[in-house]
Amino acid sequence: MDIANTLGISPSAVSKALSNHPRISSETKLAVLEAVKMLDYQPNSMATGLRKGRSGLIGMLVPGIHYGFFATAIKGAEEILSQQGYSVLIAQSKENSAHEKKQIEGFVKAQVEGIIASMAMETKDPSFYKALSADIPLVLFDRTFEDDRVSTVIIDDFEGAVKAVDHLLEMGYKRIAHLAGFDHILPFQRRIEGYKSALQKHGLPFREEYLLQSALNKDEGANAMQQLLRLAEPPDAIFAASDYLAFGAMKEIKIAGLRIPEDIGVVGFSNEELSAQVSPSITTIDQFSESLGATAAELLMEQLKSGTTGKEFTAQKRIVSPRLLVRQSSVRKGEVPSPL
Amino acid sequence: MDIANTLGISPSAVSKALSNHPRISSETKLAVLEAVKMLDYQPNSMATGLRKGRSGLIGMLVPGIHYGFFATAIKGAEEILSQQGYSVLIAQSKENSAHEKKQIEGFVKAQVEGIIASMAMETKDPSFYKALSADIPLVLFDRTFEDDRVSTVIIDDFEGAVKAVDHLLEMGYKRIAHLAGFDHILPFQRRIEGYKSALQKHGLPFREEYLLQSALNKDEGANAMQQLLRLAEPPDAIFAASDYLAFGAMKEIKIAGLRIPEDIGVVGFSNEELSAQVSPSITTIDQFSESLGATAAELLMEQLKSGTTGKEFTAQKRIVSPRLLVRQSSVRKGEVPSPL
DNA sequence: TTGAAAGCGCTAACAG
DNA sequence: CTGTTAGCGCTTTCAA
Repeated sequence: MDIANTLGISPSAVSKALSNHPRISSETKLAVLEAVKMLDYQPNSMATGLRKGRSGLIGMLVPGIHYGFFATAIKGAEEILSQQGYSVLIAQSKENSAHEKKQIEGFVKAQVEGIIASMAMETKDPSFYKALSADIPLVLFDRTFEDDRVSTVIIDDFEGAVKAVDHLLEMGYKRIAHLAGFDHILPFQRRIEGYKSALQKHGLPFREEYLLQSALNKDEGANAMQQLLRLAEPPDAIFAASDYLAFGAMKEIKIAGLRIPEDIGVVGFSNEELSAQVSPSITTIDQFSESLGATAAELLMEQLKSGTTGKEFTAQKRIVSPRLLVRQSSVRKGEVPSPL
Repeated sequence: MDIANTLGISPSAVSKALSNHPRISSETKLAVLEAVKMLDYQPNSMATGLRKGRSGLIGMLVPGIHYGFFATAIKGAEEILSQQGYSVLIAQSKENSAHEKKQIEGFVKAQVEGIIASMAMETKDPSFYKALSADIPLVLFDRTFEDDRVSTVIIDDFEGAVKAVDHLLEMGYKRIAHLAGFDHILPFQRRIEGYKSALQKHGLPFREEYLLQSALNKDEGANAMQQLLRLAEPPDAIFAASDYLAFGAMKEIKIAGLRIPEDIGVVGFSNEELSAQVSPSITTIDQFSESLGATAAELLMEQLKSGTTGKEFTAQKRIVSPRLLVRQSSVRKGEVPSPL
């Protein structure tokens, strides 16, 4: 230890001085602190880590960093984690199971103390994560699976769908169609359930022809909308499982010469940046992606502190309520949409 | 070492087996590899790192992960880095100099082998980075400063601006205004220079009243456009330093009852997701943010391999050419915009 | 070809 | 209150 040599004292004295150990004279402590400044000393975290059995690293795995949703979630998590003195390792699965596994192994090799992850779309078999969570504190967010041994943070997609449909009904729309995602992904399944449940609650029938599943992009939204407009009795409102679907549908509605929101109301999902910018702006469900990430980080911190990983561990489930953002695409007559 | 005990051989034998050392019998090697599988052994990277003086960690600092541009750059860098066997630490400066410094110190403490960074908007004094680059291989990207001791990766903003203006002139527009960013930020300064240079090249005068600096958002774009439309001789085309500015300007143009691209042509900058989606779609300059990140990572890898950090080191400068994406907002008459 | 020994920088236990 | 010692898990001489 450099400092020890410079001052002619023992390394352990230095160590104590730096860790504010009680058994040290304030004299030596001061001398050490000064030397630290002089030499611009940085403790070697690998040595400390090796000795203490702690790396100070948390791994965060997402399908892709460039997805707005995940980028924001990372932002939220990073803030909490770095605040708690952890460094954050980032990796992407690229929606690919094999790659996902490899990246997680990288985390393990780097000796991360905990992992926050969102599953790849491709990953149907979650047993890998189950096994992992027995070894390392793990929190899954957004893309999760059902298992009471794994901690998860998700938004309440059911509630989000209900809020969307309720809102459309309040605005006076009667025939609400749902442009859905594929129901083998849990969140989309829940949105479909919420949609049906809200209809039922209001005594409205569920019509098979008003539910269309597809990938979440603009073109699929346009296709689906075309189909709907061809129906004998087309819907007068659209609840889409994604803002991109909603946006594509809106294009098609305009092409058909119909007006939004006068003739057809539209509500999206996710609060993509896009939805506030286009005209008319799109009413949507905000998923609070940043606080979703932050919540996942907090949950992980709790698990780390309680030191429970193995057998005795009780998984935590956190469900964040989504929020309805009313914009122009769903408000007719003199109603005033809330700002932003 | 677990494996050594299990097999009743020495740790050094195991080490050699795992690192493919020549001085080892293939017999023992096989035995070791088998045991590795059996015990699901993971070498402790902190121990290895401590011994070898390498952490396998690269730090990447950006103003904010949620900015589309930086998220994509991270994606690009992460791919290269993880492919090379490095793990990537992420941190955000939040545009704040003090925070930026703290995060970098975190990297140093974590013993990163190299750093990729983009400066906080607030950071006017780059001496901190100069000092840092003497200690640790450093590559700055996008938000950089001029110094021949620091490696940088940027796009050629001047060229991007020239391409934009050239294109507008080719499309037959005559009076081109520039909605600029603030010129104390290098990229925006360069775009202004490129704008002026392109005008000059074509023998057109530079008009003071056609250059408006502002923050890069929709509202500022709208404001600026209002001002321009009030001129005795308003411009017939807009080159905006950001797609958001362009988008705001387009709103205002429509409000004024003018048509895009027939009456006024518009070109933006950055290829934000938005610009492909809105109607009319916005012609823009693509910054290749993903390959910008990847290039920064590659440059860093080169520096690490050449082992040059201290005195003898020659900084590298990489300049990526941007690309013009022609869309609807700038193409009148029968011209065909390229797809996407 | 293998093993013994030393040590990377740090901390925790114990002895002084 | 301070120093000595041992060892975290690994790699690298060097000697066997």
